Amino acid sequence: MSSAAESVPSPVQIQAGAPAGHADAVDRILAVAYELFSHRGVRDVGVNELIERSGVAKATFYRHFPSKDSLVLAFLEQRDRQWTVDAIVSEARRRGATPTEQLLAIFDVFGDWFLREDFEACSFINILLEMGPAHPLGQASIDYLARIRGHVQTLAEEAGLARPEDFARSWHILMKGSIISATEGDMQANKRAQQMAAWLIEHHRS
Amino acid sequence: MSSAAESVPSPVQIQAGAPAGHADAVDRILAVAYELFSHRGVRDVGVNELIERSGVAKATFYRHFPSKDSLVLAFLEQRDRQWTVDAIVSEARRRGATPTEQLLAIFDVFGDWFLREDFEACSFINILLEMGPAHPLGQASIDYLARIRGHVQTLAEEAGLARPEDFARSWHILMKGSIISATEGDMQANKRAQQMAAWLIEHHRS
DNA sequence: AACGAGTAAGACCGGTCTGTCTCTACCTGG
DNA sequence: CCAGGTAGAGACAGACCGGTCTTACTCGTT
Repeated sequence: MSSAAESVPSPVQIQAGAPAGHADAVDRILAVAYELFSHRGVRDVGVNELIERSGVAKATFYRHFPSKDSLVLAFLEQRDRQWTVDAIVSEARRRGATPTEQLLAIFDVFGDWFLREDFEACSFINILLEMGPAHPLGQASIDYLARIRGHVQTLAEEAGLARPEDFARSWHILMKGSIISATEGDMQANKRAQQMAAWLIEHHRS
Repeated sequence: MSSAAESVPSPVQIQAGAPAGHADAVDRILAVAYELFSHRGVRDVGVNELIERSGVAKATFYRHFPSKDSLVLAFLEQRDRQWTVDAIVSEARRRGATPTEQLLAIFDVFGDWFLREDFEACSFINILLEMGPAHPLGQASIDYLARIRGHVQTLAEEAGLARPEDFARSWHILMKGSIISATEGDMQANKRAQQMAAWLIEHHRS
């Protein structure tokens, strides 16, 4: 999955090597893709809409991305950076003083997230269920979900909890379940999950 | 949602009123739809494939179902009957002696389900995420998910647990989260959820 | 025997999908 | 000044989508 993402030039490389005349086409495509894919899903957004909204020629699009799927891979990588890392993990770390508090703060961040009017569930789960676990994009989503679990496991290790991998897998069940419940309209789903998460922490002490 | 399902004649009505010469077209369509929709999702299966696989003329299809979406609604109703009620709830009730045991047995049934090679997650969740909560099919999925929660709530009441609706909502988070984890490949997801479910029961006693 | 309801088969319609290709304009480095 | 790479605009291909409609056939009923 990371190999496929490597075939897409990063924005930094583009900005360094491209002529400075006008804004980079790749950056505009990625920005529009992030906006549309994260809010409406991958299957609902076609290439024609992407190129129209980003003011890019179709040939330009396909020069930088050999297929729509490769753009989706780039989007998933961007989503991991901007959403998983910056919006969730970093924010939770900022809100909590201790690793245990930081873990529980994840569900406080979820609470704010659930209340957003443009809340649209987790792109990794969406794409995994939409494409299936056998599809390359489903596999990539599984990889990025594993990265989320890795962040939880790290926090569990910092908190000195027992069996941090098992802990992270159980914790992740609560995260994903609460996201689905929020999609159904339960705005207290984060609180319910947080309560069960506290019990989980309790049972992983010592 | 149920009003739309009512526009679809039930198999019983068809078998009673149709000529006895050949198998009913509606039944064949519904059987094929159940097979394809539950395994590959709604968007991935077109009307042409449905009519080809069920040996039905296109006009016949559209005489019985005014649109593809109405067939999906009929599929969701069938899924609630065959999967939610017959495969999960009834089986869990059969496996447990007390309401508490029956609740926990849900995750044993999930364990067997996760191991099936044609395991394909929960159609209600899939369609909800695929179409979004605003789409009629997403709304119908939300309704059927609420029915699942209702079964859990009934069991909680039979077990004499406190605040059965809150209990059912938390329990449902565990169910849905474990399904997503199983889709990712974690075959122990049911056991992890069952452990947390036991703690949830403990905290709802008294 | 004639009729009408239901059926299979499939052509057809307008639209959308991903992806390829052409054409022209621009900007830059040599 | 000019060649080459990049850009926008958009026609086009081939497949597929949901949905409509025509045609021919097979029934049970009258």
